[in-house]
Amino acid sequence: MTTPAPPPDQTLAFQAHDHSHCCGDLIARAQVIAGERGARLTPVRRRVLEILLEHHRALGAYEVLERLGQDGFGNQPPVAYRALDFLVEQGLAHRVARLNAFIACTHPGQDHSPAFLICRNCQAVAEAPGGGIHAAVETAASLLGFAVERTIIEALGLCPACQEAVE
Amino acid sequence: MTTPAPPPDQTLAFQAHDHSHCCGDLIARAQVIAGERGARLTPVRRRVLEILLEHHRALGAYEVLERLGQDGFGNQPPVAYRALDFLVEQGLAHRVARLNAFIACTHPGQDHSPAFLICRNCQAVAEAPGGGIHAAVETAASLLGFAVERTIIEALGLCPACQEAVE
DNA sequence: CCCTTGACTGTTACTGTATAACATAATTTA
DNA sequence: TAAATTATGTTATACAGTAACAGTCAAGGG
Ligand SMILES: [Zn+2]
Ligand SMILES: [Zn+2]
Ligand SMILES: [Zn+2]
Ligand SMILES: [Zn+2]
Repeated sequence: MTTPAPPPDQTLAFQAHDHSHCCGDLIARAQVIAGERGARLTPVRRRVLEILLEHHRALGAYEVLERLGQDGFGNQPPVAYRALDFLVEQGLAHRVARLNAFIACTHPGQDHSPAFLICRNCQAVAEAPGGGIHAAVETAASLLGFAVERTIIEALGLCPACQEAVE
Repeated sequence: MTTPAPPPDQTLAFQAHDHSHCCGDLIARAQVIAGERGARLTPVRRRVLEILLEHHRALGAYEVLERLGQDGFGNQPPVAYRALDFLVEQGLAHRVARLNAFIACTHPGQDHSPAFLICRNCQAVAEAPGGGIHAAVETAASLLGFAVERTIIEALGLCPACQEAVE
């Protein structure tokens, strides 16, 4: 039997897909991206990325930390925060401000500032392209004379699957 | 280059203005709005709103709490959080996710979900109308089949005054 | 090959943010 | 006034994030 055609990568978090393939692929790409940037994807860092990749949802630093401890890594907060900070700096993960939590990036290597779509029912988080939104923020800000350097865009609501499940 | 001057109330946080008048006005309107909604603006709640109104910047719950204690109110976290939650529910204050902090609303009573413009130099926070931005978020989300219920838009950068002060 | 250097990991200890749970007091409603 | 509701005060604890320092590991130069 053949696996279904891979969905457009933008709907990844909201669709059934071959997730082990999706993870494996992203880990491999992370390895390459880190190499290109002269950064080292060490065992802890790699494991943290794997943990984040297990679900398409955001995990708190302490959730990650607990898993690390179980795997024999250090189990004190700085261990998790340092690895998470590294992944965010390298563009391999994102921080979701609303949740005080972290999520693996699904489009690494494409320097971007996405909009996060957070499902309030199943907690899945997807990245939507932020281009048009940034332009709108620019417009609104320039009317007040404000110079935007970075924007945070997070939408709460229901993902496609949960719109049917919840009414 | 200069942008045309926007209506005064939108630049409130970023311009010199008669702030005691601005506070007094907002407190009075809060009283009315709460009344209309059948909510009680009790002494603690009112005091918290006054504290938030003192500056056009976001305050952490514990900053608010310290002030409350000095004024003879309870000085344990739930006292502050409950009052802050009330103000947010009633649309009299907003939570700024990026800062884990709260700010008095400058346009209460006009059910809205603004974009926050956060100055990284002077910490002032202004509310910009979110209309066009929400439309852009809607568009991006609907492409993924996501139903948006609420959006968080926060821009970091420099306010007009600080653009001159900082280079 | 050994030594120096810098980067990474581990640990302690601490600050800051937020909530659960329960007791008490005030207000509304019956 | 009594009961129900809403609000406040307090204790205790969970969750989020950082500073500082000690040990470890992986180059790179002699
Ligand atoms: Zn997947
Ligand atoms: Zn991404
Ligand atoms: Zn003012
Ligand atoms: Zn507002």
